Amino acid sequence: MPERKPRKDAARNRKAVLVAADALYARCDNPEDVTMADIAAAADVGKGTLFRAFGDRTGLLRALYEARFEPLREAVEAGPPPLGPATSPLQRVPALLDAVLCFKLDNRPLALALEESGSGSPYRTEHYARWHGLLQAMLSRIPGVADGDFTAHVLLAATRADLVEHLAGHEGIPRERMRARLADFTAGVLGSPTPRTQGRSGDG
Amino acid sequence: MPERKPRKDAARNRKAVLVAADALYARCDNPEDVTMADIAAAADVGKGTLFRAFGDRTGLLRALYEARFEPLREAVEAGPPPLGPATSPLQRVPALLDAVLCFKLDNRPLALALEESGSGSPYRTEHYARWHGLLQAMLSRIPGVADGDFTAHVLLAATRADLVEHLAGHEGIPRERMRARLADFTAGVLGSPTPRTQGRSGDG
DNA sequence: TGCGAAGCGGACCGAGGGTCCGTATCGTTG
DNA sequence: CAACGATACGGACCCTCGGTCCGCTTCGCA
Repeated sequence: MPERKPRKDAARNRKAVLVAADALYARCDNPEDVTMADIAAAADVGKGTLFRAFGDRTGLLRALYEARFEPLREAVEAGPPPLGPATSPLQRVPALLDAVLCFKLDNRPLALALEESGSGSPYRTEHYARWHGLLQAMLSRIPGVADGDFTAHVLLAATRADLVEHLAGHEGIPRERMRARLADFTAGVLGSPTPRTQGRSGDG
Repeated sequence: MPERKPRKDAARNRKAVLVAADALYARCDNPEDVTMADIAAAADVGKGTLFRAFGDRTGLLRALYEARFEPLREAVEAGPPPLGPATSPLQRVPALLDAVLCFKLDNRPLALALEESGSGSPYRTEHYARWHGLLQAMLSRIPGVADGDFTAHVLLAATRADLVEHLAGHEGIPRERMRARLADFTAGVLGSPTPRTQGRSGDG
């Protein structure tokens, strides 16, 4: 058992940092001007404590993200339809994408901060791998979808934090319209007949 | 006339910086460890000169990008089919996307550096606006494509530098296969029948 | 109550983008 | 060709920010 139970003050401080950071990211326009020092100050904690608890900036962002994501993760892993496992791919794929979109709409600065986080692309994340894998599995069970792997990447790209930020924040597109657009697009992708370029799908 | 002709040495230095930076970005793995000081040193120029000529890091990146992009831009604006204006949307959209993909494959570190450039999202760029506008115009002339605006965003998202980097670099997918995947996906999007969710496309 | 281990915190560090200003060069005018 | 303003050079300098270090404190077990 590599897990050693943390000391009480450590646990309290960790919590305080999460709460403070959450608040800071919730009420900020540009997530880049929330610095680690700001978070430490807001949590009434030294910078050392902050880095001890989360390793680095990305670690903290991830912890925040996971914490917020938890309910959705559970709903997907063991919840009722349309998100849960007992759903046909044709229903579940749009539901998953809609859920991701809503999540990013509800957590814009945080999602933005994490995806822009200099350290490493958002694609080399366990989090991304899980969602991509799930989507791909669903897509591969839908006849007419040519390449589940690539399609999953593109559908997820349609919900990237900075695109969402651009559409919702800069262009002012309302939430329900964005959801409808994504739903329409997804339906188009799922419902399309076999592409006309069948002949090249196996080359390389 | 706001344009004043630059002094000769200034023009020469500007060129030298572009050449040096181009070379540095061409042969690097992680574009983040090409620093402004590196570029200045490689161009045998002071940092001040570099910033005087390009304003800031993003300015330099943009200048580099535009320079490389120039041929493609011309081909699109006034070239022969399938990229040029005298092409039916159904042919031109896939051609445009393929061209963008190829460009990013051929200029991976540079594209990555520019799109990751902290200052501002890639969506608030004149460059992006132009491509999005063009794509949208084409898409709106294709019957069966529900929302040209959103579709254009998503199709462009499918060619984002970090996704391309992930697929080509990390997963090792060969160039021709990526092109085929994108072509298939695009064909699916363009050729799909009206989505089943017609009823909601106007709400919001 | 004593004592090691775990944690704390903020001074400190290095990197990197961007600025400043004394000096050098340009190119124009007489 | 000489002189002189305008323009540009360059690199020392500054600032911010992520991340580290280490002497001091607190925890919690016996």
